Amino acid sequence: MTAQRRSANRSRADEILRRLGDDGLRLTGQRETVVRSVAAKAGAFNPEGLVDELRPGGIGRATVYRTLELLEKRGILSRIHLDGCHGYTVCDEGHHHHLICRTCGRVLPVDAARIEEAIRDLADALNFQVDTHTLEFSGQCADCLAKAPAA
Amino acid sequence: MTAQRRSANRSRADEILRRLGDDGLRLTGQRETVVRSVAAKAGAFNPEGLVDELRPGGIGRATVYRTLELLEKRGILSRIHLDGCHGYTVCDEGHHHHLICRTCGRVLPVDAARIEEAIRDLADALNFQVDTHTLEFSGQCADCLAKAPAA
DNA sequence: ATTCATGCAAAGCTTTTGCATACAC
DNA sequence: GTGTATGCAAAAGCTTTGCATGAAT
Repeated sequence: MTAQRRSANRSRADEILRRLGDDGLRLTGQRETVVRSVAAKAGAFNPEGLVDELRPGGIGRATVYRTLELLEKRGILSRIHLDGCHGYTVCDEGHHHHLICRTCGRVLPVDAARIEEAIRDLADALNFQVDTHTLEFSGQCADCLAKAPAA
Repeated sequence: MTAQRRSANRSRADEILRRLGDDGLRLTGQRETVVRSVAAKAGAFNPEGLVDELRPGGIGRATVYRTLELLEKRGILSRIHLDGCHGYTVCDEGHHHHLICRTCGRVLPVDAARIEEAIRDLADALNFQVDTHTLEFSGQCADCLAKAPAA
């Protein structure tokens, strides 16, 4: 990870923490640890993996799950379908969609303005009030394709 | 459901069953029931719901799960992320997406040719090989909007 | 007759919940 | 000091598995 990237994660974590504080939540050490760990993740992760990662730090399973739930409710995390089990991914700087690589697990954010537009038109035509939508792609990223072209 | 649609489901089920037979699997009554039920589904469904649906018919939980697994391995079903829990959806030529009404639960299929096209272009531009994608909408259908405009 | 498929029940996982304790405010 | 957050452990869901029985070939 580059220094630039690391500092972006730090400020992202800080902003999330600030937002939780604004909502009247207590800024505990555990919450800060969970938020920093999540903010540093490049791609998708699953809750149980995070539990394992944070258990040595003395953070309990319930706290991890409860914090993830808090973050999801605020739109900071989004719950995704991940190779047979649930996962989360960070959802920042605006709405976007995810390309999930089934080989390396990397999640690439996609700005799909054209798709959004098509979705709006479609909903208008059908007289359906769309509150939320999810769009996920699963496949292989360029790196994994290069490494295992036969797969 | 229209007569045309119903017959399309029947032939889809028949084709799936034929394919299972070709693979040397036994065509049991239970498998046929599961396949017909799945083929008739307009949208996504979760395994436990299917278990409930088929339990009165005397089909056990394990059989339902095992059959879904068989179908997924053959690419007939795809496992998706569904509102906090896992689900399946039929993956056939007539690929489409779903508008899910949060009030009445109705699932409207959507032919999203324009969206598909945008997705292909996007994946090409990113050099990402998209194997599958899911697109789901949640909101309210015209009927429910009319009934409860305040909601 | 053989072999595969089924149902039941138990086991394995993941996720949520209840409750006493500890900490942020 | 008050009330929220935590950790533990138990409970609740969902999914898979082992095994004896039953059915398809």
